[in-house]
Amino acid sequence: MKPRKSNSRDKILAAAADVAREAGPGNLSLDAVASRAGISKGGLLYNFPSKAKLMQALVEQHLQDFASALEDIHSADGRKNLLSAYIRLSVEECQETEASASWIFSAIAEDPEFLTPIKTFKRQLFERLKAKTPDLKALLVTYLAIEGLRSMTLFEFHTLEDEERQLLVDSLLALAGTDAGIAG
Amino acid sequence: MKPRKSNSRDKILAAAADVAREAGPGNLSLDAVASRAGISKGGLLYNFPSKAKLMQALVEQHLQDFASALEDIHSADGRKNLLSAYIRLSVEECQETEASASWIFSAIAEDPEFLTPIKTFKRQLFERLKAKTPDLKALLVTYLAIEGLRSMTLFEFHTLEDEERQLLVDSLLALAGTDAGIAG
DNA sequence: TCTACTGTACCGTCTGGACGGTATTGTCAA
DNA sequence: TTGACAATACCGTCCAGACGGTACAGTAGA
Repeated sequence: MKPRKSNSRDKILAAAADVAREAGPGNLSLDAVASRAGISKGGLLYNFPSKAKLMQALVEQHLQDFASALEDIHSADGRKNLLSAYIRLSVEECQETEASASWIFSAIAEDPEFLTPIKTFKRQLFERLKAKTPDLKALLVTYLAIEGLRSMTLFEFHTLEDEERQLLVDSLLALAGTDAGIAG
Repeated sequence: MKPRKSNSRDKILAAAADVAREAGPGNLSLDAVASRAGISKGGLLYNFPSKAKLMQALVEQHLQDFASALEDIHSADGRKNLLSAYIRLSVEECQETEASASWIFSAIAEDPEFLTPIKTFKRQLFERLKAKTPDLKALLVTYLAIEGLRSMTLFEFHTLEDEERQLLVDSLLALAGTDAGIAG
């Protein structure tokens, strides 16, 4: 049927992320993506009929990858503590230097509406976390702190030293791992 | 002498922020800014000789405003607890709906280097906080959580309910206001 | 041969910014 | 006082380049 069906698709998606990172989020042009993916512009537009579709696919793939990675970790964990799994996955993701999802900035520049799937995904995940986490205070603080870590990674604010970062993660996991609330 | 010295400058800066918010971060064109500011494109380029200079001024003004607001709050507070002042200012800033510094996305799309002044500002502020906060764990968690709150505001992820938000802020201020660490 | 896909040539639009012009105000010698 | 000149602040026009997207011809596998 389709000999290398979505092989091109994946190549293009990866190329788009690469271009966004290397050329800057504002310079994500279809020409650049096509050349980076090793195909022609015509071929690119055959797979993604418009730039908007490409961005959309970028967002959706990212969300799917994250969701399945979360399920993996959570299952490998005995489905015991979702918050803990979420924290560990997020921290891990933030440490992969080559990830740097700066293509998000391209998507926002193109049209902020591209964030909508991310918003609903986050909201659903947060609801799930609320249902599974006894201590709401601890959930709020840790969830926001993880969001902060993600933000600092995205913007490349390298404010924390390695030890500080480790101390932070330990604190968050401690907050997530017990029923203990915040002292005071 | 100079009847309305650089009144235009401020008008232009405000117009740029407005355009970025209303037309989307990727549609911040000089024409749009000029028309929004009520001057011509020639006049705009007289005040800011290039788009890059305009972006730079936007970043610098934002930083100056934040720094002076922080000093005000901290002083009004008896210069007692810098972290607490920082938290309250940040939360307040995140609640101003019209602020929505989405011009930052325009700056990033233009050139990620525009973030450099923000990076050094944040780093210096964090160093100051470290020097003044006895409990490093509490500092790390609260600082990151505030960063997360800022991020969610910027991206307009309205994940938290009002009560949850209030509970979060209370928890953070409690962590910042005492020498208590994290339970466990 | 047909179909799924690729490559190329091209078009219309938008944008930054260079440039020349102009009105107003300030400066200063005579 | 006045007239020559200069600086400031701004306007309107024009243009080269980049970009998204289309049209269409080509090609290789089934």
